[in-house]
Amino acid sequence: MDYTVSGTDIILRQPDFDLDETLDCGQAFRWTKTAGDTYEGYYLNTYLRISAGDEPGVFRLHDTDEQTFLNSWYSYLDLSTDYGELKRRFSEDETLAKACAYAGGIRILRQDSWEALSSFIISQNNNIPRIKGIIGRLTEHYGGYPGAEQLIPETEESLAFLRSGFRAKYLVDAVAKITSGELDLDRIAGLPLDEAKAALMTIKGVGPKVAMCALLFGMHKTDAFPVDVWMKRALERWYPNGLPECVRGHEGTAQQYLFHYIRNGARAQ
DNA sequence: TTCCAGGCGTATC
DNA sequence: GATACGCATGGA
Repeated sequence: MDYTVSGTDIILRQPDFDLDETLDCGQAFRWTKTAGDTYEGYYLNTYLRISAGDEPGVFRLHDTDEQTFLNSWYSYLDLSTDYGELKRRFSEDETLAKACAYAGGIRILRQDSWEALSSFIISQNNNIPRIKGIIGRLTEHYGGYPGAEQLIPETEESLAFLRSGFRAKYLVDAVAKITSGELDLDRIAGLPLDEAKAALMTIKGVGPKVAMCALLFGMHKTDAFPVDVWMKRALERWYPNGLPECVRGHEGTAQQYLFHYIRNGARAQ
């Protein structure tokens, strides 16, 4: 990875990165494809327009500056992690080798913990376009992604404008537990995986899968392994006896390659 | 019309 | 602990 400043843009060179595979793969819900090679979205409430450059592995971050890049996007895009090395390790496994080859530009975004937790509460028993719709109505209503504190006045009834169905009461419970201090996401981020998962699961509507997504995408616990309907299929098909040794410590990262592969790439044999 | 979606709470055994 | 079922909403 390296970067250069070009006027009001940052030019990023990162071969293990693809905009579609990272920004539109079901881990974050606030990125919009605004042109064939361009996405617009946010980390917290910092806006970015990013496009793929003329040559592979080169990207342009528009209208930003070096400080914002180093303070926000370097971390958000997980640029300190060597995905080439991870893919080499994963590729000891035959299926993961195919998954990494199929979508080698996947990265695990380092999202805000509250945004990830609340987004994945909304995600349950739901589909990605509708999840984006609900989160779009939430951010439009609040003029940005609302923190838990901002949501204190909301009730299940007042959140009806989201059209999030039975999930509204789960959001209300998450807001209550976090803003009361009963749960502290920064503290949870420092706990061992099992304890962190158990703490999150005290929230109504947070089960094993939502907890793991919050830990993986919102607290960058790369050993968190969310199992949804797609991963159930992947495990039954490829790993009936468990995950291979080569993913240890990075189960969540491997999960993202497998998730994308079984949803989009792997054809039934 | 019916089925399904990055699941979970509840009841029941 | 496992299994069955309902759940809001909307796209396919």
